[in-house]
Amino acid sequence: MPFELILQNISKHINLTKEEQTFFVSLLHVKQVKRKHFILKEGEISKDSIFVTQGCLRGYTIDRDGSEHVLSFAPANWWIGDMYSLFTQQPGTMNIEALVDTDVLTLSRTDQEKLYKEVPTFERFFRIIIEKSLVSSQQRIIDNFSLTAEERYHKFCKRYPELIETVPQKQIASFIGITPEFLSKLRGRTHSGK
Amino acid sequence: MPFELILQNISKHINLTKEEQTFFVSLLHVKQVKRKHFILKEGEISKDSIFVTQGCLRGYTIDRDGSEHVLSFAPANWWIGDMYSLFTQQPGTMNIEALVDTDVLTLSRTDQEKLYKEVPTFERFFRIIIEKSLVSSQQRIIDNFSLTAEERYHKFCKRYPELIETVPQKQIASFIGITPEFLSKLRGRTHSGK
DNA sequence: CGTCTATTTGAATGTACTCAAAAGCGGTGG
DNA sequence: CCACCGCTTTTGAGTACATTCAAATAGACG
Repeated sequence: MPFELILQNISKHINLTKEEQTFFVSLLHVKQVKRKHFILKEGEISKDSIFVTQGCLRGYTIDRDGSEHVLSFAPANWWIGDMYSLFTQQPGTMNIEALVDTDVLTLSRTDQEKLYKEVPTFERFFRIIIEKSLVSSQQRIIDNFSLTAEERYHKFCKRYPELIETVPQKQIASFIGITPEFLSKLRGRTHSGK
Repeated sequence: MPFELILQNISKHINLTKEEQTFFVSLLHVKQVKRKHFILKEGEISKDSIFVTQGCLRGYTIDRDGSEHVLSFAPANWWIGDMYSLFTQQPGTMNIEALVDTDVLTLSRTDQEKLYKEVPTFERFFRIIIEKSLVSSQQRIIDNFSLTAEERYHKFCKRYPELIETVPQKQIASFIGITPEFLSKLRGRTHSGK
């Protein structure tokens, strides 16, 4: 079942009856995204909340100099989306791209509204998901202010060990807010002692 | 009426009947916080969501070097809280202090849960509030990566003009992630041309 | 197997920090 | 109401962390 993972993800926070589960699942769409293909590009209006069942996505923006800044990675069992665009229904700035061949479930904004009406407890579920997202987003701001590049890298390694294998160094550098060259130098230093 | 502002704040996102309004208001507590006094200190477990009706609060954390990092300002008509502690009911890292004599309304976690049960549409309200918070938090991460200190300062001035008068420069520096000395130098440069 | 992209390495540079000291400002008490 | 004290802001010199640019090497995908 491709829906086992997402139902499990949800059941951590709210309880659903069989009927509610069925209804929810009926709103989902299965999609496959090939490596290096995009599920959302900047300038588009985001229509879907995205849940990854297999593989890994990255969400990033491009600044005026053309540099990419990774806002989030989404391995299996994670949600991802352009919150701004999804919420305002204005063109967004996020690009969401597959790092490897990836399977996702999508829930359209309109279906999500339907879901809120039919099963109000989903309002709670997404509130909780977003609360967690906000907490880690705020922690990231604090970390960027108070930790050195090296410390941020170590923290990243500890927190997302599964990503170290999958994600190119370049993108980890971008996520923690440094250049790939500098990350390479950091690693050179640290690993020599090990 | 001290509750006019908060009801107006809420009515931007959800519609309440008179009865629901009355019930909601009955859960609120009025508090006054004198300048330089704290409404929350690090290590405490946060019990309340806080809404500012008058004055201004700042939320900040202290890192291992003893430096303060301002996570948010809350002028009138804003919500503030230690999201992590409020959500997990673990001791938090945030300090919330009044920059000037400030009036707030507090809503305890347990009353908030009550509210969700009695008036489920509040689940929606707080979801929306938190969504917006998340969007601006993510934008701040991107800005810290892609803008120079000077650009961040100008953006701050544009976005929060009302705070420029109230908030000491030192704290604005902290909010945008630079030292007060450096902000002073920036201002020296820019203003000379004006 | 070849090409394209990611990573490594090095030298020069820059943005922002640290430390120190002086000047300005505001609140509090006499 | 003024004077003083403490905190904020300014200014300067020296420093550091991280960047930029360039080139060489390694690695991965088609």
